[in-house]
Amino acid sequence: MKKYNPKKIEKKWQKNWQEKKIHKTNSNKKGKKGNFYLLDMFPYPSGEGFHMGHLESYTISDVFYRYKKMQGFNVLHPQGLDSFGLPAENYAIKTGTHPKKTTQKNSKNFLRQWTEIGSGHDLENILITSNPEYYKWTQWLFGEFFKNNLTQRKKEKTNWCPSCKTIISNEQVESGKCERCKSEILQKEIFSWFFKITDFSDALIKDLEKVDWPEHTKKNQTNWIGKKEGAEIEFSVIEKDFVDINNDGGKDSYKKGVKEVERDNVVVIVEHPKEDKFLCLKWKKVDWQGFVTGGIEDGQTAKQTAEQEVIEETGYQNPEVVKVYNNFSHGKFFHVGKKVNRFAHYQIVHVKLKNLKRKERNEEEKEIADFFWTDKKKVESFLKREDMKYPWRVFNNKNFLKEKIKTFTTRADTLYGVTYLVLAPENNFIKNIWDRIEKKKEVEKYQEKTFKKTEKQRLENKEKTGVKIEGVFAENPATKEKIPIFISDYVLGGYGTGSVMAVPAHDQRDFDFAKKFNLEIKNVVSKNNKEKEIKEDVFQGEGILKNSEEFSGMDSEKAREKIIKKFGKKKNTYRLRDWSVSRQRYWGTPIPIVYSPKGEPKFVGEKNLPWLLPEDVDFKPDGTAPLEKSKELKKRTEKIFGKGWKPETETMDTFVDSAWYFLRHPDSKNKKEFCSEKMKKFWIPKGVDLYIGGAEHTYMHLLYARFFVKALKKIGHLNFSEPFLKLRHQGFVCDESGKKMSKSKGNVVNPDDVIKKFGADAARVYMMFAAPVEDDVIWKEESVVGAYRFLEKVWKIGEYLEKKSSKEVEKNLHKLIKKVSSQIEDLKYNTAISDMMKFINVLEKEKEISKKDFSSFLKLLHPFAPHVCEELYNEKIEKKNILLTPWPKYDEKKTEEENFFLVVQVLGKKRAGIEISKSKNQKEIESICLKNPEVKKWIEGKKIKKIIYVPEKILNIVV
RNA sequence: GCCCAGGUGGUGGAAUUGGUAGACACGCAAGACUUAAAAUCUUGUCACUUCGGUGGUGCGGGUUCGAUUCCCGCCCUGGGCACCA
Repeated sequence: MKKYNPKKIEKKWQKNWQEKKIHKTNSNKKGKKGNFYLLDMFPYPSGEGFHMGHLESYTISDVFYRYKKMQGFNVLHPQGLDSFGLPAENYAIKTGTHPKKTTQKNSKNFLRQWTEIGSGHDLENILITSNPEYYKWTQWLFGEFFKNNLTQRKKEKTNWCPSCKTIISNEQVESGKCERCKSEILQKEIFSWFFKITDFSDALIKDLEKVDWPEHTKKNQTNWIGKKEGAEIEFSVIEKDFVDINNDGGKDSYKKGVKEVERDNVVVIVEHPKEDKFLCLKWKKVDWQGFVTGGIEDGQTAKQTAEQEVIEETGYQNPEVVKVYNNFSHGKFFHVGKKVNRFAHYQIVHVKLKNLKRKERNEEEKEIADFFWTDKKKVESFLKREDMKYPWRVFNNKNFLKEKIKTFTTRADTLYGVTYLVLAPENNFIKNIWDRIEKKKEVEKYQEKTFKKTEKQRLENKEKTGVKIEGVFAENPATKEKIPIFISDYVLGGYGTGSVMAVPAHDQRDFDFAKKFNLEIKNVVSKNNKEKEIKEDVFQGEGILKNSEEFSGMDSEKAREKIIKKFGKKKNTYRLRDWSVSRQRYWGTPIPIVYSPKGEPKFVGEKNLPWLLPEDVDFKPDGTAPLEKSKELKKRTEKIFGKGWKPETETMDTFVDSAWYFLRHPDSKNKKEFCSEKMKKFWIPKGVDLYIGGAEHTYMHLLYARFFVKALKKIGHLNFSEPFLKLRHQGFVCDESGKKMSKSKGNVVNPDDVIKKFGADAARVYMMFAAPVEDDVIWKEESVVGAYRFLEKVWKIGEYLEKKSSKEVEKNLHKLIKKVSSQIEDLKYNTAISDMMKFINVLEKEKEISKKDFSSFLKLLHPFAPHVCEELYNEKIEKKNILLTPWPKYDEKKTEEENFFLVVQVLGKKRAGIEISKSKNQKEIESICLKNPEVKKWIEGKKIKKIIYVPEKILNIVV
């Protein structure tokens, strides 16, 4: 017999398969056992061609394909090229070669390599995402999303290079500078297109229950979406207090060492005689506003004082008391200019003017205060106030801002410990209250500094920085305390509400900030009741509440629930953001949108698809978006839509192309639909049956594909909600020291060289044997020979062919068929191969195998080593493609043994092994074991306490 | 810091409803064949050992007749996320 020569036979059969089109997809008739959709993650056709990872990944799926097909399934095992993307464009910028040409050239190479590794794809029918026939449907789907409100054009912060006048990606920013022109990068908000993936946040988590995916992949997806259950708590904002009791010596301040005087006062609400409005005073010297007030002299009633004060202070002559509110409220007032601290009690008196008869005030009186009328709302809000510190300033238009600050928290139980708020510098609240902010320059400066930073830089510096917003205070809704508001870059604009209720006693970041800015730290949770407080410690755990009024003494969980109920509302927040799909790049799917002269976006319409990527574009970067420079695109737009209409000049993120390709494969030639209902039903009734690809796509690609399916289901184009029913990852291929192969490390092995040296079959067998499918494979050339030797041994078996197999061989073969079948089904390829090697080892001793049994063995091995098995099958068995023959069956009876091997233990230690007939019962077995001389040695002179028998496995004697 | 995966001979790995640890393969060693080498074949290959055994699956405990497998507490490696409230 000739020597095993992989080079010769592999070429020969690859040609045969191609000519016979044995891998051609059959979309007409279901298989005996049904249909199966098996999919590989399709590659980007890079200039380097395959790397070892491709070889591994395609082999994994090919083994499954051949196995399923022989089992009687009609298998869809398609292939494609994810051919839009940056490398081709960058290559174009460098060399001037059009990306189209580069892509065509690389694609050819990929097709050659698929053939040479023996991968069974329908290669005459591959999808290429950069072909207009494909991207027509990417655009059509964009249109569907657009029509169904699943797209959004909105502003988002991006890296902006002021000299190139373009957005660049995070990867293109080198330590805050543009990699091309080295100018400082700014954070700038610009409009771009988004897909509303966040509409599906909950479904994207929940539906993971439905699919058979690796657990870690599911967890990663869940973490990426990052759902957090918590609460939203609103903080009212009030104007700044001018009086600072801690500040000794100021004009308005509390004076230490000066006596305090208590006094009763009135606050008079003066109502207009006809209209529903109220009088407000405006003191000129101190820039305060408020009601008429006055001290109650001894012997006077509040009513009398009120009437008197109105006449004196306002000049109106006919006040009539409507109501006197009974309760005196407390407040502190530190008298201006006098050497006394006045602690005042206020009583509110409602007065209505009979008419507007008024005594003209003299110049001196006019200098003191002005009047104006204000509406009822302000009076009402004043009456509701509990802390009437400064009643004359309630009317101040700086007070009680409409805007409230929303905060998100997972620890509502710490609300009583909130001693300040922090907003992200980009929080819109700041813009909304801009007029009221003092020291605007400082705020502006800080914002600018933050926006200059990229996200990365912002995270690098962990030292807390920030600026206090002077002019406003927030009110802690629980304690009613006035708390300061800061902006700081440790709070992120895009997460939660972009603002944080700071609890320095129970959050490390808040603690650090509080330390730096000397803010109050208020302990409200302790580990348990007994433990003494250590001031400097930040206790971030849950525990027992204290200093929290009625919630003190509750555990965190219970208190959280109650506090949310009283002061806020339950709310979830997600880490997931909407998917930004706009790219200012050339080599991608053009966004099929045009703008009316008014600037309104409009979908170009189905009849104008494919909305072709213009060719008259100089893609060398000069600052403007590449498509912006196409005259053809502008002309096209105006010709179809009219004068003044403008095309969108952005292209789509290439992840969009790959987010739906699996829906195109079943009907890739269809010119009317992205996939007909018939083909959906035929090939993809519930989703892709098995999807194989790298774990590096755990996040983006899988998430996007899942979003597409959910969105299309919502619109009504699909009736299933998860794209990939079963998913398996393959590991990486590493060099001998276990490092990932990469161009930059210079440790890559070229699959072409490997195939030249060992042949595709040996390479495939080694890859599948070296490690479990999901683990990394270490490429060790000296180990590949093991796989080669194995195939050589198989090759030689032709010499042993007899009429009948020996009993031993027959028994082993039937066991092998049973085992290998289930192992392939479970993708446990490494043990499947080792079992086949064991079988060959048995055969080498026996040298007696029938033609029929050898045929069965070849079928088992064929998925792993298709060429050599095809050759042997055709030489030794029959002239027929082995792939088209049925998978071997086994006889259950022939796999059964008469005897079993029993391990006998004494005290859990193996002492003997005995061959025992299956016909024996437990008692018989026990007596055999106890008589065994090896066992006797260990139990002699000892009392037998217990005998544990595990049927056909172990017998343990306890003494 | 958090999340995920993992840690078994010289190497890749096998074995888990708890039941012979190291299958299979690489490498290595010895032998056969050969003038010789390669290839091939045979035998051996966890460590220690007084050849009776003993220890051994990252470390330390625990449960059990019996633990690589289950529980508790650590250590290390790889990957991901991260000032995420």
